[in-house]
Amino acid sequence: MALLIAIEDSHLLFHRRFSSNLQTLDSIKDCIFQICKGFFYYCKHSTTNLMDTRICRDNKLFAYAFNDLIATIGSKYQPKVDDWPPPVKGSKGRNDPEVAFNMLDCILKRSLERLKLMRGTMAWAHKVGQYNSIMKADYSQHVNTIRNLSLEGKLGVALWLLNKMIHADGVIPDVVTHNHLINGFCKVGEIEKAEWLIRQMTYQGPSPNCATYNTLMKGYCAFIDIEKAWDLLSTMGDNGDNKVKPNIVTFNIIVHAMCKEGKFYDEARVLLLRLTDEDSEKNLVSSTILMDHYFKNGNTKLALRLWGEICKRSKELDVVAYNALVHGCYLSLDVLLMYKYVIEMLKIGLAPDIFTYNTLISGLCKVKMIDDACYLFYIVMSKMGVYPDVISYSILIQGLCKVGNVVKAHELLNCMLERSMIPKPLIWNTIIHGYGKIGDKQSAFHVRDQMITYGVSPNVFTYNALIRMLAKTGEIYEARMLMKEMLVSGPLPDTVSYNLLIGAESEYGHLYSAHQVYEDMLKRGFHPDVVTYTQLIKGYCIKGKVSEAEGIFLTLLGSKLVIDHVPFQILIKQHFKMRNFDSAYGIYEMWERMESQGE
DNA sequence: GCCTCATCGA
Repeated sequence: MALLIAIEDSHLLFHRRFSSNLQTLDSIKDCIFQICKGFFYYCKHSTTNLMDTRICRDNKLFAYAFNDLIATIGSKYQPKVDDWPPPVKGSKGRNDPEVAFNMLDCILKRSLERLKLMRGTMAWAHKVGQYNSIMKADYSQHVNTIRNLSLEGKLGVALWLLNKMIHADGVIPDVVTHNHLINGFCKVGEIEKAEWLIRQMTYQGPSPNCATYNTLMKGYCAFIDIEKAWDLLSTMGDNGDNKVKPNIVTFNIIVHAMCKEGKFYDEARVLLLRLTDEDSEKNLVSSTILMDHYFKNGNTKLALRLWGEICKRSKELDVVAYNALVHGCYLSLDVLLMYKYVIEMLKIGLAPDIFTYNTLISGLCKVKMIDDACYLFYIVMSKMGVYPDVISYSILIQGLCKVGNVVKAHELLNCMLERSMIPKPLIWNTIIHGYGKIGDKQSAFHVRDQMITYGVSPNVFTYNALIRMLAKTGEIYEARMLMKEMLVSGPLPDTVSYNLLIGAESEYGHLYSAHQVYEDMLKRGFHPDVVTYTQLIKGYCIKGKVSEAEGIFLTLLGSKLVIDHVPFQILIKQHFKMRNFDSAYGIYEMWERMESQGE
């Protein structure tokens, strides 16, 4: 326990120093070292079998990981490291140093990645500080600036700088810089600008390369259609002197787009399989696309078989492939299998990332294992140096609401807001709905007001959640007022809003009002559905007006709507209540006839 | 070097 706290402390210290921007490189290295050391001791001395591993082959990897660590951190710590005791022989994996080091490696890699990112950010901030003297900056600085601006989506400035370089300085940036800009435009859907830039490239250089066309192709798939991407495939580089040959990435883009659209042409499958056979090492991506496609279409068996093949032929698997696999297990709600593969990742030294954790947490929430989900969210993620993002919070909030713990969900929402994460209306609505379900009207409206304060506009789902709550508590006047508010200032109600209000009016015997709402609905061009009619039928039945109810029922039968068992059930019940057994049987027969027709 | 695969969802 003390060790765990020590790890946590050094970890926290690391992040505090990290975020203060005042730290020296050595102090960061020291922190990383302390965290790794702490983690190693934890794995080694832990009495529980953390990884459930039975592998304890030899100490080579141990030494390798060590050297790796030292090489990265610096020789300064060599003597300290030498003091560490050797791994226990014959420990049968209980405190497996290999596993410990794979995990340690994960943490280290991640920390170093962050360090790199921070350095980049600091360098960039430095550049901005000298913005006034940018005119004096040399070619490589300009080019770096264009790349950074493109990555940040500041495309206007990036394009300005590119044009300035070409026209004022008389130098033409290289193809990679151009590609960065094209990528920026394609990501936000400004395809014409990307096309224009490529035309300019073919005209004045540098010649577009395969990555240029691949980028444009992805833009076509995302914002236009696959056909356009196919066209590009056949005309790639036709304008220039040298025709550009498509590569594996090109095909992956197209195949992926087809999978996403739900189309999977035979030719694509054949193409992909052929590519996968030809160069197995490079085509982990292709296989991942294919496996993901199988999983998403419910073909779990085929997907798992493919995974087996991937494992056999790929020397190195990546996090994305595992994430697709874990998501596949998520789709079949197999939590145990999800855990199994995540542990496998750790064993081979792949650090689960935010995608992995979000998928895991989501799966746990879906099967209502909310405590496990919280444990991952609060304890494991921060220990592994992966921090929850908007999606992690959203998943857990929805999970908590699902099991009725709306108070904790609201607390979590407040945590998000403190961290300047403003979730989409969906999350606010989930909490409002949660409060509505337990009848906490005050809190529901409080959250509604809170969302407005944070600049998130309530949508039709927000209003529906509130109307549902008011209908349940019988506060029909307030529900009507909300409907009025929607009609006056938006968002416009939908069929569900009308159904909720009609249902409430019917439930409390306000048949006239219910009918008025129904008329209003028709007048404004909203389409009633089977629920609308069922609510009206129910209203008439409650009042004992069965013939009027049957009138509505006939209207329902005359419509082209697909009818479920509910209106039949209501009418049969009512007839029984009034001892009209023949009529009840008549309706029952009608229902049976309809059921058999449906088959 | 730049371009390919993965997460939540009323």
